[in-house]
Amino acid sequence: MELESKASELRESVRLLERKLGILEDGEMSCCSLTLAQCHALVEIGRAKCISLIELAKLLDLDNSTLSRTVNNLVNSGMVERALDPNDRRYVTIRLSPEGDSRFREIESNMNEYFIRIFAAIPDGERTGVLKSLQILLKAIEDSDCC
Amino acid sequence: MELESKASELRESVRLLERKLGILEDGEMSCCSLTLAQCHALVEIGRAKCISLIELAKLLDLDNSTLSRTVNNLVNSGMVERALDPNDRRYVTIRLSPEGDSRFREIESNMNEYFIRIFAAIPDGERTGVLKSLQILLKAIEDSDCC
DNA sequence: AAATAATAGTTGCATTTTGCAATAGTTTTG
DNA sequence: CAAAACTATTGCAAAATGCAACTATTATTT
Repeated sequence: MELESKASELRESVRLLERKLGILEDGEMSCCSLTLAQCHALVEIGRAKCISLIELAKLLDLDNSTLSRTVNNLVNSGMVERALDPNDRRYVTIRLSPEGDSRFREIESNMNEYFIRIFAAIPDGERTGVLKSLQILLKAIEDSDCC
Repeated sequence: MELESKASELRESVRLLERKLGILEDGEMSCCSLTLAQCHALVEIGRAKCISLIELAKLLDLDNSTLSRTVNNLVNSGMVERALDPNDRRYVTIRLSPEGDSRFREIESNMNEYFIRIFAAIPDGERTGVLKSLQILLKAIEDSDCC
């Protein structure tokens, strides 16, 4: 069937994309003396500015306990500050320290640079189409989300 | 600059895609009583039919020792068979057992089904464009590969 | 041909990552 | 006010991982 073979093609492309991006991610990581998990957490904290542990765990799809420890490591290395939320003292508010923020900016800048290079390598006439296609694909994944 | 903001958009889409696919992968895993690493190995072995440890390690980007153990576990659970390569007895030829092969087919079938659903959720007129865009993006990543 | 180097794979550590379950502290609900 | 719900942390235990040391085999060098 036509549909099946095209779907296979999609799967294979996505698979390759995943692999290439994984390699890219590892490469970017190695420079900054943080583990991958720490880096992911750092970036999410930086983006959120201020976030609770449980929210962060949802974002990263990790167990609370795992994340509690990761955050702990980031606190110990001076990247992150923890404080009790005065409104609801069950919550801990997590935010970047000045040093963590500068590390965050560094990572963001590296990643952006990387994607500028990738984007620039897309032929001029195709760029809009590629961006649009990714949106369409994302929506399709969402729509097909059943289990 | 236009380029930068479009590149950011690309980065964000790719990021979302990665996350969604990761969740998908975990979901598919949970059913089959294999760890993620075992499943990845199983699929690569199934695709290759017959492969040496070192080649498999390269494919999966893992250390030989890590993979040796993973393969060992797969052998112990009856999924994989190990044999000495008669031509060069340094090599071990790794292949799926009948049971491993049926597990492999099951996983492949699940994944294919998943991607058929995704593909079907792409509007009819956009499908070809999405596939083409992924090819273009993959090529752009390859071309921009410097470090 | 013997000695040396190179290769494939395994195993012994040590470290890191991870999740589940139990716990402590806080707030909300009945 | 008591019970339930919620957030976060910590105690396990299991799994994943890499480096280095080691064995076994083949290729290369002299």
